Parts: sequence; C-alpha cells; structure tokens
Amino acid sequence: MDRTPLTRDFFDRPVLDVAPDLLGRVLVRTTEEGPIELRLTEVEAYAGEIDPGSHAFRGLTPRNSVMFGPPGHAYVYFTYGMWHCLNLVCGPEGMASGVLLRAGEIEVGADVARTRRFSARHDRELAKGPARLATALDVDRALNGADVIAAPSGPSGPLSVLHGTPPPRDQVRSGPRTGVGGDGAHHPWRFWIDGDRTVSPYRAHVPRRRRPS
DNA sequence: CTCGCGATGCCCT
DNA sequence: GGGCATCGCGAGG
Repeated sequence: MDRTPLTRDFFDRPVLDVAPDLLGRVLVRTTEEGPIELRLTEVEAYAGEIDPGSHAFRGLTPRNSVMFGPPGHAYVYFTYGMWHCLNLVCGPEGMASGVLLRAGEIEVGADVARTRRFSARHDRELAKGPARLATALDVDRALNGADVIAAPSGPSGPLSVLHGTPPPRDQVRSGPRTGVGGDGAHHPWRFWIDGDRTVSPYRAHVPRRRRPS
C-alpha cells in the first residue's frame, strides 16, 4: 500500500474528477487512543454554488465558510441534531465544492473505532454511512477547517489522506446521491466501489411531514 | 433482509 | 418555524 500523502494539487481539481479518484485512498485519523486508518469506498460530490444539493448553493454563510476556502481541508457539519459528517474541500479557492465521505473500510484501529461505534454488529458497519464514518473516526466540528495534507514524511495533524491503492476504473460505479432531493436529485454524483460490503445502502430522498402537535 | 418511525439541535429564511 | 448530505430500533417476511 502506497503511504505517500496526497498533495494539495490532488484536491485542486474539479470536484467530479476528485470524487471518484478518492476511492481506495486511505484516511488517517490520529487520536489519543491510537491511529485509525480508513480505506474510502463511497463518496458524493457537491458542486458548490451551482448545485442545489450543496450547502454552498445559497452562498457564503458562517457554517459553510470552509467550503469557500482553499482545497485539501476538512469541512465538518452537524446534522439531524445528533450527527456529524465529514467532507474534503476541493477545486480552486472560491469554488466551494467538496466531497462527502460516505463510507469506508477500517483497516487499522477497529478496536478504537468500536469504543464509539459499539452498536455495530460487524466491523464492516463501523463506517457504513457518513455519520457512522465521522463517529468511528471521532470527527466533530473541532476538526472543521483542518488541513488534511500531510508532510511528505507522513501524517502529522489529526487527519490526513494517503495515496492508498485505488481500484481499477471498471470497479468504480456511480449513481444518484443519497438523500438529495429537488433539482439536484438526478445527478449521478455518488461514487462507490462495486460490490464492496462497506458501501451504505441507497436511500431516496424522503420529504418529511411535520409531526402532529 | 426490509420497512417505518422517532430522536434531536442547529442553520437559514 | 421548516427542514435537514442520518441513524438505530423494533416489527415483520
């Protein structure tokens, strides 16, 4: 496995080039309890201000400001009152595009991840879904804006991405994004590794009705 | 394995 | 005040 860190230039490309190219890459999370390494198996592209599904669609806000910054940084948001999700900012500064990390296989530190993901029945469920992935890697808003480009000698900060072993191109599949409705629903901007058991199940967008009071 | 539903708090209109 | 880039649980096949 190639443990060379990905460079800034890797992320400074159009999001639809970066997103599928992240499959098979290795995310390294350094925690006090030890390292966790995750091989990415499922991602989604969010194309900045032109994309109705993107948090950046309505322009710069306090929450999404990291997306408007330079590539190669973590954008972490809080959702459904309980969960965090982790994105990697890509494209040139100002494009506000990013890749949501949806699922992966934990290759190192499954025991550490399990201390937070104790309800997972199999190891392959530890990071099967974006909020599970963030929980397993102990990612919260404290890491919002963190630089994920490691020094050439290896990971130094809390989060970094290594080259890993990308799958053959014919094993990369694409389809509609999970849980995205409206005008952004039909874009096939979700990418995953065909047949991988850690990929999360597809769920179509469901508009919610207000609970009777 | 699938489906249905409630939890929960922050963001933005 | 509506909606959310979700998850875990319980019931049923």
